[in-house]
Amino acid sequence: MITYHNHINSSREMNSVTQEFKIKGMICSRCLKVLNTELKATGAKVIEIQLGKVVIQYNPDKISKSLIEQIIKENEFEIIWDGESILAEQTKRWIINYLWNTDQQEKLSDYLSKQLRNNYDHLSKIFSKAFGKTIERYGILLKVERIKELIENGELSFSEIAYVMGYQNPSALSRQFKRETGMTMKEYKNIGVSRRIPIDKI
DNA sequence: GGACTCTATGACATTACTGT
DNA sequence: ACAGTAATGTCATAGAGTCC
Repeated sequence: MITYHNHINSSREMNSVTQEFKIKGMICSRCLKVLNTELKATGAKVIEIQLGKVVIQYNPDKISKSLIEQIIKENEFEIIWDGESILAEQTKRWIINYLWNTDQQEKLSDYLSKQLRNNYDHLSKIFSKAFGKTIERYGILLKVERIKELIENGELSFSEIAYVMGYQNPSALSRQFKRETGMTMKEYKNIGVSRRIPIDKI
């Protein structure tokens, strides 16, 4: 997980408040960059920013809380207030982390339980309720988008893509790709037109 | 023709989901 | 928390296409 820590100059900061916001929709380093820049532009100090969370310090006489909320909304993020939504959002980010940054030797369910210190049954139920799809489905949709990216890059053979994506053999990849997209990997490559879905829209 | 890659499919195993 | 069910993964195998 990526975290930016900005330099904090706490002296001379009279009449300021520090507030933490839990934010829905932050899934990549670009999200961090955009929000960091936009919030700083208001004059607020971004004390800490990481996927799903931002801590800012601001002078309420100069900057209203509603302006901060507006900046977050304008950038297509959403502030989340209840505990279950926060946990569901955290689950989403750990799924992405699992798929992108681990060798996937550990089972996803075990990985999520460990990282989020919750049993998988609970996480599964909260996730389905929050997003209308299961953890498993979400993981597969992410995987398929990643596979599309690798196909478009054209640097790896389909067998190599299967290996990179953690499949034991190419047939599993082939079967799943067709099931999800309705076309074979070869057909997808041949159409030559990107049909990828941004992962924040999945 | 042989080697290799890719796709497809059936049988079975494993994992995840859901209702209680 | 658990059990039954659904979904997904693995393995083995076969056939088509391509390249040398």
